[in-house]
Order: sequence, then C-alpha cells, then structure tokens
Amino acid sequence: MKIESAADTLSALAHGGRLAIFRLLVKAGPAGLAAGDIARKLDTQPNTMSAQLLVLSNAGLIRARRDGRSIIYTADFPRMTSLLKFLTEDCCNGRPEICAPLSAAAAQNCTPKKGNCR
Amino acid sequence: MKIESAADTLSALAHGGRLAIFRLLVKAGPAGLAAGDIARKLDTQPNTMSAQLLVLSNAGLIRARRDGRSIIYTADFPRMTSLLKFLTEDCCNGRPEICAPLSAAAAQNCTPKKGNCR
DNA sequence: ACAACTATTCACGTATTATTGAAATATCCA
DNA sequence: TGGATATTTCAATAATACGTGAATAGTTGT
Repeated sequence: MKIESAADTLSALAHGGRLAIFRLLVKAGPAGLAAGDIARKLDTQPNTMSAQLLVLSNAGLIRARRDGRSIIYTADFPRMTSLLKFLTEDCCNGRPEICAPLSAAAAQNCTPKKGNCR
Repeated sequence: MKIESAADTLSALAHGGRLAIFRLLVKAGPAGLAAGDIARKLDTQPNTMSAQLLVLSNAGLIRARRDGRSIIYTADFPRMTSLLKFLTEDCCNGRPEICAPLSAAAAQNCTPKKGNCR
C-alpha cells in the first residue's frame, strides 16, 4: 500500500461515527448489516449514515450489495489487513518495540489454538 | 483505548505529510530528529512543519524535547502500539481473517529469531 | 547587547468536511 | 398502479482543517 492510499484509508476511519460503523460491520462478518440497521444501532439519521457509508465505501473499507429494498454493507477484510500491514511494516522496519507487543497480542487473539476466534 | 481517542489518533495520521513525518520518526528511533531536519527531508516550510508536528504531538504520537536551539521530536512507541492494539482487537473480536495474516507478518518481522529487527 | 539560527505562534484566506431538510430513486406488495 | 419502505442524492449551511507570510520567542556565540 502506498502512503497516500494509507492516509486516505486512515481518513475514512478518523471519525468516531465511521469507526463505530466499521467496527459494527467487522463484528457482523460476511453477513453484513443493512444501512437502516446500522443507522438505528448507532442512532444516526439515514442520510447522515448514507454519507458516512459512502466515505468508508470510497476508501475501500466496506462493500455494498442490494438485497430487496435494503442495501447490505460488509467490511472489506483484505483492505483492513493491508492497512494494518502498512502500519506495522512501517513500524517494524525501523523499530520492533511497537509491534512486538502487538504481535504477541495478535498471536494470542488470532491463533485458532484456544478457540477464541470464531 | 477508547473509540473517540482512537479516532483522534487516526485523524493525526490521516494526512500524507504527517504520516511521512511519523514514519521518519519511527525509523529515527529514540534519537529522534530536529524539526528543521524533518522539514528539510520532507521539503516542507518550517511553519507548516511546526503545525503538523503539533497535531501529531497533541495526538500523543510524538514527543518533543529541546536540545540547544533545536527541538528534537521522537515517536511515542507505546501510543502507536495501543492504537494498533485497538484496531486489531477490534478486528479479532469479530473475525480473525483480518489479523491472522497480520499476526503472521508481524511475527515474521518482529521476532528476534532471524535478527531482522534491530 | 547584538546578530544569527531554530522553531513556534498568530492572523488570514481558502478548501475540505460534516450534517441536515427536502426531494428523488429503487423495491416490494396489495 | 398506488402506497409503504429503504436508501440515496441534492442543496445549503456550519464547522473544521490546511498552508502561508509576518511576527515572536528561545538559544548560541561574539
């Protein structure tokens, strides 16, 4: 990932409301959530929500698909992975202090050993 | 880390120039770099640089100390670690697909096994 | 004290972003 | 077709962010 692309992606997440949306969609997984559901859960007006979803969508962090009258949004996992890789590689290239503890935490959270990853 | 704090920190990094500054400081390590050196390396005017450094500083991502007439900036590693932890824990709580590959990459980059981390 | 150097602060114009009411589009069902 | 539902688009406003010239503050050496 290029630095300007990373900055754009970070911009999309640099907003409390949008970060909350993204978090919700990550938890929802591939099934995703309808725009209206997200708006209700986060207590946001439909048009405001639509604008926020557009920003995340333009950044490539989420994807949209129509299902009947609803539009279902899902988190784009590879995009998030590549952002995190950019940030961690950035760090590790210079100093390991930043991502060494992260690596440990990630390993603990993400390895399928203990079954804490669905 | 709280979500609003994470959004603020992401805001500071959501800017090509500031992301470049932070990257430079990470690579510089604890020795840090003087404001003027950063400005020259990134071809930015001193007052613009000062404003960008202030944003990063307010976000807690960098620290300043005076050394003679220069002001030396250093990356705040723990702050970056906690941001990355927020992002990855966020992801892992729901789905491991995002940070599983990250975890592997981080482990490869950061473990002192191969000596590729100074 | 003075001049040179380093960096910040201030004030200002411009540009971008965020939110909202109102209107428009798309879908479903009767 | 017509009405209800779900979401987006448009237009306008308010708020925030960005970069810059000019002025200011701290430090060093003479």
